[in-house]
Amino acid sequence: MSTFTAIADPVRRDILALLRQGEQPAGALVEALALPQPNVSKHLKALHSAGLVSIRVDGPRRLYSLDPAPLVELDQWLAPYRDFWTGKLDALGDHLMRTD
Amino acid sequence: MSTFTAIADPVRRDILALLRQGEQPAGALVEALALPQPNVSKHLKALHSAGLVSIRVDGPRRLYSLDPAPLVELDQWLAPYRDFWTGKLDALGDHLMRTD
DNA sequence: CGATCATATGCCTTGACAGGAATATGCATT
DNA sequence: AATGCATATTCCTGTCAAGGCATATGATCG
Repeated sequence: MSTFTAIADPVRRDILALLRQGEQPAGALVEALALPQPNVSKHLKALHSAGLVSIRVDGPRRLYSLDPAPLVELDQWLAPYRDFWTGKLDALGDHLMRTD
Repeated sequence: MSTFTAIADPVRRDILALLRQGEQPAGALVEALALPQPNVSKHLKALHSAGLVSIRVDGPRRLYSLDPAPLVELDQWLAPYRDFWTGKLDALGDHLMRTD
């Protein structure tokens, strides 16, 4: 699953936000989200297949933690658009205005 | 349609990239994408409903341009995750290591 | 080994969305 | 007014993903 598709789901965005607090077992996420356990488990699987979370096995528990690498790629995807709201575009616009 | 859902589609991401070059009529996008015209029109409608593009009517043409506001929100959504790859997390990690 | 806890997987139904093809709308030009 | 161009809308169909529910797996403890 692609990063874009993974973060398109609000439940998965909630999970990522919870994981900003650090590594957490699946059960803690189930409780925090107040959703059925299989539901959360499937979303965690999707996030893992997108590379957004990593799993550490600790006895019967699976400890999930945030893996930011795909978000770095998202950040890079966003980069060329930043010119459109950081003022650089205004300078380009002025230039085009002058040459018109 | 939400920003996250809008950019989850690769065709729509291609459209946004094309619009970085500036305002363009729908026909130019159809040609550049080499996709059926109704297909492109529907994606443009989706992008517009997400607030990602704005439309300027010029006679029979519809001129589409990039509206970065939702991307700013995406940028802000991403902000709290940046700490996970900019070194601030390392400092936090060190702190937690010490207090453990 | 049996029971129990934590988590994952399978099946089913439903709803959303993309693509294709045909057609409708709206503006312009003669 | 009629034609033609640019674009949008509708209908249909297939696909994919999410939720609910039941059940399976795997580890631990007595």
